[in-house]
Amino acid sequence: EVTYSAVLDVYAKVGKVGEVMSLYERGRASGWTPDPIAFSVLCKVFGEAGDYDGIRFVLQEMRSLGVQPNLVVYNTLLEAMGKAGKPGLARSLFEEMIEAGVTPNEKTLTALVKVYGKARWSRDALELWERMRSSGWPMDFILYNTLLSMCADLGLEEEAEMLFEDMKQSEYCRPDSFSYTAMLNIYGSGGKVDRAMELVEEMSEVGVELNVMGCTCLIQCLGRSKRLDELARVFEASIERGIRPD
RNA sequence: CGACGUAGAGAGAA
Repeated sequence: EVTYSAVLDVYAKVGKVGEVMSLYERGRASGWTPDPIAFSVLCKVFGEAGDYDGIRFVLQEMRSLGVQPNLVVYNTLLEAMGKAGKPGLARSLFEEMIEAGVTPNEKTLTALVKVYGKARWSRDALELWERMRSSGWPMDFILYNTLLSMCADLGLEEEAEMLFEDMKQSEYCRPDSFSYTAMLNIYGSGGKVDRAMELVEEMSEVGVELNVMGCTCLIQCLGRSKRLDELARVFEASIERGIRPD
């Protein structure tokens, strides 16, 4: 029982989708009842392959075997829905999870935000953010960064600023280079050069390193505004600091 | 004894 799930995971890590399925079928045929770990592994494999039919198979199997998904199974299911681009199904699965009395963790919420972001469902993502706060669900820097990055993709500047401020005030996390890159991206595509430059200043004050990605956003922002002199200075300074252009 | 989460830019082609 333990061994089946463990071996399934080994196949999964090597990316052998066919092997995973045939081992699963063989186990089933010999009377093995899969545990939640086995299902989470199946979800991971189908999710990575973007195989939506596979996901439906997993849901079907769990239902017919009467296996209740646990937190990790829900997390892997939600991630798989993201890769398959099924935000509506992800949303109803999430509601089902809450009804079942399973409390989401940071990974659950990150997965769901990512699904919404990919589908450009920013309204759902931001409502979820409100709900996390009022329900006292756990939030960490990765979750905030995922929200920020969605705002950057969709050009939601005001929302991003609220999230960013909230993140600074949180006792559980502080903005890191991912967070600043998302903000630089937002100001970059919105042409807010001065806000972007202020952020760079702030980064050195709080000791967050500007990396290649943040630097790229900044350079693009300066280029867009035709501030080529500053652009050149930023570029030179970045090289000095050890950033390798890619 | 085994399972899960975050970022930039990108010629040509579509």
